[in-house]
Amino acid sequence: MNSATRQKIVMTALELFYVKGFNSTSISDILSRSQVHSGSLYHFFPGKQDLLVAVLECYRDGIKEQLLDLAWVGVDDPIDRIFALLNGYRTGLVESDFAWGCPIGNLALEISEPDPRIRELLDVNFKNWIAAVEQCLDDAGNRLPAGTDRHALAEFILTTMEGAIMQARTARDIAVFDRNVAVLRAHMEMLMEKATDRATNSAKVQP
Amino acid sequence: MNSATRQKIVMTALELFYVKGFNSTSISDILSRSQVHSGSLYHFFPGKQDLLVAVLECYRDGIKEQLLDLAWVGVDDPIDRIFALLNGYRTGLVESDFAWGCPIGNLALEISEPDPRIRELLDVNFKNWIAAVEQCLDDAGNRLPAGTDRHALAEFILTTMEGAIMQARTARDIAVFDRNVAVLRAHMEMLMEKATDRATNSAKVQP
DNA sequence: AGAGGGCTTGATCGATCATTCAACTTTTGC
DNA sequence: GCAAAAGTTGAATGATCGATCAAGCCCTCT
Repeated sequence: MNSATRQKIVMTALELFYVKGFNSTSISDILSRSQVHSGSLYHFFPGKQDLLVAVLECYRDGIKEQLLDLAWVGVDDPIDRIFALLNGYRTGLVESDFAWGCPIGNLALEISEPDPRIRELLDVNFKNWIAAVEQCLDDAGNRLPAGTDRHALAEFILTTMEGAIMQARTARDIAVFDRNVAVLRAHMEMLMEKATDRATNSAKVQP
Repeated sequence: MNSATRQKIVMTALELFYVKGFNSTSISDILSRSQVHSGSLYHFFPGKQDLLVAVLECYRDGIKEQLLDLAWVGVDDPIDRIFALLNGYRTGLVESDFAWGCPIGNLALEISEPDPRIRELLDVNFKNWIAAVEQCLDDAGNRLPAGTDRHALAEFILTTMEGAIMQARTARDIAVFDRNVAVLRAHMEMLMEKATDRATNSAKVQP
């Protein structure tokens, strides 16, 4: 079922969808790049949409090992982890000369009338990313104010990442990305400052 | 030069690119919808890319009257204007059942190897939007802390809008959009609180 | 050894794509 | 009022798209 050929097709499609987009990638692009013949591709996948499904499942299943673990080597502090994750996308932008952004974000905006499976897989990928960041925020414990909506904040961090990538790619200027992250950092620091203020105040009241 | 036919073609292309995307919109889509024949289209535009250029010029030239002025009727407060603008996109999402997002953002992520003219027009459209928000932030004067980087903050507001739209569309849930805007609003309020704190403190020092 | 199923080969299909063009009609300039 | 220019018509082009399929290969099981 999971032959080497199938893997090769999925990985090639993943690459091409990432760089060129789904609609701009033709089946023959995938065939020539992966050295596979059309019959083999259609033996494993009924159509192009099903290939996209497999690619999105690949992202879904690889988020921890291929994304989070790589970004978090040597980074233990939960807040640092969030910015390390963002920095991973920054590196991708710079090293690819703005060809790479966020594969899920690109597809999310490109697919206008998605197959339900595809929309749900895009959604699951986003939600897993958000859950990972939300875990960092939970791990930050009382460094954030008590009533903080950590789920909303995690969504907001994804928003910042996606929007910052979009603008940096369009402007072809990494400084745009950096300025966006700087504002997010300022936001996080204001929250943490607020948390310590509260703690200090309640400590004063106690004695 | 600017015949009614040309206008009709551009407006139809604008609509279809918005809803279906650039690559997924065929020339024959545009022809049938606009009741124009291919020869007329190619009389005005050398190719599909040039039609996209005309569409982006249309957005660029209409941002004030078609976007800002409409969102800002009866809204004078500069901070309120920012959220009124965001609310305009929210309305579009809801009324179209998530078909409409931000036309520039969609194209920015879809076009991977853009014609330089197109990349620059996408950039100009973003920069005009940012400039309008930055003007609001300038108008807010000392309600924001003295050292605030208002350009970076304006970019960040665009980032929030684009990211929030992307997530809300994917989740098909307007609550995602609202939560993102709520976090942005919290950020703005923390800034404004900071500004009044500073003012109070320096007043105290003054005697 | 032989049968059967998973997998590969590659020519081929019809549909659709962006684009072209020659003939035609309307508008403009003088 | 007439010639040139501007605009329109719509059939046709070649390229490329996603998808098909009959034929054959290769491995496994008996």
